[in-house]
Amino acid sequence: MPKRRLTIQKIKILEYLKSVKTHPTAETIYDTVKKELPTITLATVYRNLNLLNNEGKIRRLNINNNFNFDADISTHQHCICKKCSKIYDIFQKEISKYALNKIQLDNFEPSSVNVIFYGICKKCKKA
Amino acid sequence: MPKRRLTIQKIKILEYLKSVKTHPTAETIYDTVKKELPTITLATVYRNLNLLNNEGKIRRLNINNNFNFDADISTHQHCICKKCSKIYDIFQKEISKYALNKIQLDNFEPSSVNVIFYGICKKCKKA
DNA sequence: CTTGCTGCAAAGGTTTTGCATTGTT
DNA sequence: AACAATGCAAAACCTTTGCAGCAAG
Repeated sequence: MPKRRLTIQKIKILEYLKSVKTHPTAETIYDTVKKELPTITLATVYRNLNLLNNEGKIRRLNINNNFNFDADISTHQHCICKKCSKIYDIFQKEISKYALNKIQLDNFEPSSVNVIFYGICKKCKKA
Repeated sequence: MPKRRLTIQKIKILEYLKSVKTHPTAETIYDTVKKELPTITLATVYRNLNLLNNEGKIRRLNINNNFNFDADISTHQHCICKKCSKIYDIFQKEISKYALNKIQLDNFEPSSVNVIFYGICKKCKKA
């Protein structure tokens, strides 16, 4: 593993990701960071997101057959609205904890768990 | 919603999917069904899988940034090996049940939950 | 000064779509 | 007969990669 360098591109990407509670795609991150760094490319955004993910500094979610990125790496769960596809965070450690404690298999050794709720959000329910 | 027709392609796809415990991709399903229906195309496979998924007859999983299909729509959870990427089923209703009971939000109404464990399988641990 | 990172362009892989034809109902 | 589904080809998408030049350490 080579020694990683800290570039302005990586800094701005992580800075943006930490500033939002949404779970933006690479494209959205690119569009935003581009305002400050007009020469940045989508490829660079992807490369940095993958590096950060491998280093465990961010999470790469796989929800709608494309990646969504999340700078919050604390234990939490996600809710996805079936109508608007928005992703909401919830913070109920017990749920993940329970799942990891309960599971008991001798052919698989779990290290983490992803819990994703599907349903309908308040906004869409009204409409 | 138009009235769906039962074609030999749809029948064979579902038949195959019900016969396996793996979670094949569209490509794998295509390769297999093609042996019985040599003229079938990947596009037809995708169209039928999406129809079946929308009708709730199969589940479309989103795991490695491509779709994996599962004809078992009963409540169960998945384990994914970080090394070999294989998907294993586990059947522990309590885990999903607990999660759905525990979650309490007024801005989101959950209807189902996906629980995915990441870890390492026995085979890969040995190696 | 070393070598990891960038921008650019091109490739790769998966899924969807338009259209004429076929086949279910 | 009506029209949903098929096969084919092309498009649409998303993500990765090769390479020469740039820049962080």
